[in-house]
Amino acid sequence: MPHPPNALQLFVNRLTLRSELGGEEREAILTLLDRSREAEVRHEFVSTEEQRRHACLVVSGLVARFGQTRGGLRQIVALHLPGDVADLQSVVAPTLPWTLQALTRTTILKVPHDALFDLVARHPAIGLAFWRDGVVDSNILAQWMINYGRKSAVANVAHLICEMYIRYRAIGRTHVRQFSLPLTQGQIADALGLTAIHVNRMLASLKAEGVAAKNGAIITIYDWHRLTGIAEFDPSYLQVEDESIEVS
Amino acid sequence: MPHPPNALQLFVNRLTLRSELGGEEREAILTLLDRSREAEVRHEFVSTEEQRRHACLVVSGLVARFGQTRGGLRQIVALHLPGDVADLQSVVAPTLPWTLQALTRTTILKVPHDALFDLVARHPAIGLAFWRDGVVDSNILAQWMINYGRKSAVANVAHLICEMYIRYRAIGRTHVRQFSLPLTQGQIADALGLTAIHVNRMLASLKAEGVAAKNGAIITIYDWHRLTGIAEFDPSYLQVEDESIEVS
DNA sequence: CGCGACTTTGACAGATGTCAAGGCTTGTGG
DNA sequence: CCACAAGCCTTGACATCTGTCAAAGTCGCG
Repeated sequence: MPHPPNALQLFVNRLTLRSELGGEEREAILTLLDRSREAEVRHEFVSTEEQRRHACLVVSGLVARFGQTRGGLRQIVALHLPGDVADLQSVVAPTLPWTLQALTRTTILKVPHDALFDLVARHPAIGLAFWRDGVVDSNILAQWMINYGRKSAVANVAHLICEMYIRYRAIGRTHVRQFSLPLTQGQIADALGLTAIHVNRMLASLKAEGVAAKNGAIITIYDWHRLTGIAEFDPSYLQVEDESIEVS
Repeated sequence: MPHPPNALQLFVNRLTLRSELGGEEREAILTLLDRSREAEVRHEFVSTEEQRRHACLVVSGLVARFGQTRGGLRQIVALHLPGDVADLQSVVAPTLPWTLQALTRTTILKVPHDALFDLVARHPAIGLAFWRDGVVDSNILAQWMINYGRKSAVANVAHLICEMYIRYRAIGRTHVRQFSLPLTQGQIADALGLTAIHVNRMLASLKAEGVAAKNGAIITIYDWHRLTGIAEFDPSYLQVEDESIEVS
């Protein structure tokens, strides 16, 4: 799938979902391309505690931010779609205890911190947009915590499907009642703090109920209303305009 | 307890834990006082979806950020100590689906968004410091998620004690092996996604093991080493210099 | 002194994890 | 085009952690 001539357009799109940027500012972001380098990545491509010099813009594919316990148990703390900068925080906090891992064939654009610093210094509105962007990620995290702490496993699986559907829709990557979510059941388990086996059981139950199903990477939503009901899903935390979220 | 003449000094202290600020910038933050108003708050003092015009700096006491499910189950997604601005994000995202609640007698300073905007526009370094501050909060959230998803209930209780000990120590509010944590067992449960009853059992077991105990608001740590072991606690995510974290 | 909120304890239930085994898909190389 | 291997999915039996319900004890504030 050919991506747009300037991968940074994806990033501009994400920012302008929530922030107003003038034409001059958008241009400035696009010129980052000259100082960036595209790369195809597999598996873990940024490891713990490593001092960062670039931020990683996801161009295509899917990236997960992992934390882990001493025992080596892994937990996904964020999922990043095309257009997200998976470690924008690294600009202000260059050592972070998380790793970044590609979950499918993934292309990223490495944008040097220097360049981002210059940009923010010259355009304060961009600095605010970056900050706001981080707040959205932080909201997602908080919402996940509520789910973990206070909802059942089915609700969590359903909620992840809802969230991902809305996020993919915001970047125009959904079909009528379908979208592609290239996560294995094991990876879903790592995101939800469950076991792969239990995720399997919950997916099976959603399918048996005729609510939604996952076939390979393809998620099909049969009944959005019941799905959001099970998930207790309220999209406001994503801060995306929800013009007619109804699926069909 | 009389607090310092200028409550904003607490905020400057928090920021300078992680960001370098020049004297001029520190001064500028302190002058926010002229445009702010102090208030004593009880219970829920900022509610969901309410459009914010000020940010709330905690001067004394303890503030929790709550999320809730449709069913009304509550979940604490952040705890804010004196010196924290409990909703600094509201500056860039004025409607958020969380509420703020005072957990003890608490004094806050209401700082108008306008004033903060002016400040950031005039001092880009302060904007970066705010952003960085948000990243730390977000790290705490991510760490909590790892705990929820992948650790046992005892580990979670122990981890909360460790984290709060370090955070209180960073603002100089700890004694040798003791500090004050004015949370009820029910509130701890809301923070950890457990039940009050189970929190009680876990605290009892930590006490029986001679690791740590909670008596009223006072937490006493008998064995920091074993406590961090149980919690699998690694303070790096808090981004506080850990000069000799050993307790005694 | 007395009430209300918080803590403590016990018995029991249910959700989720663990272990084990077998089937399916997909990609690779002959 | 086929066969194989590796990873992924599916299923079942069982264990365990945490939640639920109920009741009594304790603490602190008015």
